[in-house]
Amino acid sequence: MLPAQAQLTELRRGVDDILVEADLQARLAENRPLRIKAGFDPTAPDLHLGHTVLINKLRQFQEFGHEVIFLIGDFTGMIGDPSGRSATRPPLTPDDVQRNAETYATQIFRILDRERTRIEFNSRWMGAMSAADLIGLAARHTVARMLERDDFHKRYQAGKPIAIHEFLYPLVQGYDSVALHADVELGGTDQKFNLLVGRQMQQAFGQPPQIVMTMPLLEGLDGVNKMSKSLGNYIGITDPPADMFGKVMSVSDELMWRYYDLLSFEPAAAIAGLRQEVAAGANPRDVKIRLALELVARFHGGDAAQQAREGFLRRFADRQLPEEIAEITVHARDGRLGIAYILREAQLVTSTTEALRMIRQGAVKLDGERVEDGRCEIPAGASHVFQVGKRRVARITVLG
RNA sequence: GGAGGGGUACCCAAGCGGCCAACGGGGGCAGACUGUAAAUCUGCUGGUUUAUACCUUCGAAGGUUCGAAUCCUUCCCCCUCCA
Repeated sequence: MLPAQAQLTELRRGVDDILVEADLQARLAENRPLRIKAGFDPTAPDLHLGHTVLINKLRQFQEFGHEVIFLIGDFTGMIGDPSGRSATRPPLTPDDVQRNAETYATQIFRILDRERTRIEFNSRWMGAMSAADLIGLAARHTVARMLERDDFHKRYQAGKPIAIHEFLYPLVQGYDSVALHADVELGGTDQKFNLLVGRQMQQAFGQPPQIVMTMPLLEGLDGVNKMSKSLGNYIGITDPPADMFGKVMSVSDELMWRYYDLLSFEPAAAIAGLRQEVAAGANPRDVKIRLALELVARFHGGDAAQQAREGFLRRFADRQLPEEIAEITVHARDGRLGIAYILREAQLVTSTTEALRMIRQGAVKLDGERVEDGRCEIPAGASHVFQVGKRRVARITVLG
């Protein structure tokens, strides 16, 4: 294994915080494979680039010979939702959890080394815990300390509800570290509190406390909120190449640099060079294309990345139609069909009202010609390319 | 258990008998512009084939009224303080 100091230098890159760094160095110096824990919510099996910030770091640990424990929080998932924000989310069934876990596995092994990864479920030990055991766990923490957690504190101050079971999640997560004898736990910066509870729990159970490593949260496409599926501002790692490319391109020029810092594998010096070029007048679009290429290639290969690039330029820089256009058929009434109906049937809009609105706004094109008249009708048998805005396109055939 | 405050469209938030399909902001969509699905500006943002119209919507169900998001009753949910 590499000397502890050399490992530490690399591991520090891109990290938000290490608690406690001296402990990590000492642990690395033991010169044995460490158990690196990272927990995942079983409800969201579609990983996005925000998750990969952390997964990339896990991979780095593996490259140094350590073991990654990919922990799926199925026990907590089966109880219900921890965030309080979407309290109505239905609890997952064991079947759901199993299916999600498999989806996770296929996704994370695009990045992680299968040989050095262990997938665990916390129901294995939590499911066996008695009510008395759970209360025993709860006795190791106080309400005041729970309220130190930022989101609890804010919600409490703001008069927003906090359900009691939400207090149990940090405890359960902390106990997971005990059950797994974790040496290091990774999480987002928003997880810092929970990760620290893990240290405390381990000490309460006579184990040396894990080292906590927090990774920055990646902002979503809006540049404001963190990337999350529920906000719809994410780039999924299974997104098709064209989508992934386009989404990267839709990021603001400013946010692009954040993505470079957290997602690119390019050396820090190279990124600094790009910044200088843009400051000197280079087109940020080209720098963004470079990032989009790197990321699409990572998940889909270099050829797909090049194709996505060409498709994007043709479509948005040259304003051409995409290479592949969805083929849709709709049925005429009385030998014809009004355009608003056609657009709705083809699901280019959600209602005829929206269709009329789009036409009024000049967003609808028929074979490249702007449609002015909302009443225009297409005879049965005809086939045309319809566009709504720049991104919705379909070749629609009207059947008799 | 007691007292008070509150539940409005995707989110936040006004409205408190008719001028309300409901101010404003965010988000989203569209148009213009452009070096990009960047930035900026403008418009739109329940539904019904385009409608000074009709239908559905302001926690739920009833009621008062010519007329209710707005008043009354009951119920459900949330918050605060006291115990």
